[in-house]
Amino acid sequence: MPKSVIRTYSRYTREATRLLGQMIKLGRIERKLTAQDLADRAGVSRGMLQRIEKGDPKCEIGVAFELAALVGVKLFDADASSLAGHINRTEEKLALLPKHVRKTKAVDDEF
Amino acid sequence: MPKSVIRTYSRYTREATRLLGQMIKLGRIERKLTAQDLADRAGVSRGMLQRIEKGDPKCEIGVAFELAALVGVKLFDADASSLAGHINRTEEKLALLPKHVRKTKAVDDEF
DNA sequence: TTAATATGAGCTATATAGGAGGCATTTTAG
DNA sequence: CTAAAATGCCTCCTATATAGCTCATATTAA
Repeated sequence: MPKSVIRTYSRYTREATRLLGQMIKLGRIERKLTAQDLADRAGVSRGMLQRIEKGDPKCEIGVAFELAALVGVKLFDADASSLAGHINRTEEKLALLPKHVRKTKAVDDEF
Repeated sequence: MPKSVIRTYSRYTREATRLLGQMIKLGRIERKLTAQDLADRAGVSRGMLQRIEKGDPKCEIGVAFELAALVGVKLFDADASSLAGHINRTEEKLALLPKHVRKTKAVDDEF
């Protein structure tokens, strides 16, 4: 039971979602797509597209990414074909690290 | 009324959320943070962190970005200080474009 | 100008995402 | 090896995000 979730977002997060939304809107307009058109193509409501373009952090990341892809906004400075490669390389890095992290007792690296 | 939303995600979206999740996990382990620790810092449940690290597209984008920020994952190849600049430049670009998009009748640019 | 339409913003009902907690397994430190 | 702890993966319950309207306003093409 989500007990009254009052979430706060850091400036970085707010700016990031804002920027993503703007880039989606920019891409949409450049491609001469109506809000309704783009929403339809992504299978979401127009209201949802509006919220994402406005930078609302409370949206499915999947929908936001889908919209970004539809209007050609690059995530991670990588294009579609290279994503798999990135995944594999990250996977390899992860394999070299410990599977569990042991909480450092006291004397911790607080800085 | 959300009429039974069965959403599908493109390969690109699935790979993008997957990659983001992996990078968060990588950053977390490199910084020797327990899943519970990171979740606490972000103000979310451990289950939520797990889903995001796994690449579940059905998560708040705000939470995913917050986690990314906490472990130093760069969004948009940009660091915190430059996000505002990006926003401004995108804003300027948008100002130069038409505010509304007019649906192209027939003979449309289907390709 | 005017007509057509895109956009913004709000509402409500409902599907669903998220928190809490539990359990089994895996991994690590000692 | 053993104990402690982190992780993975459930299920349940409800706060909440979303679809689907509506309306007002802004913008565009003519």
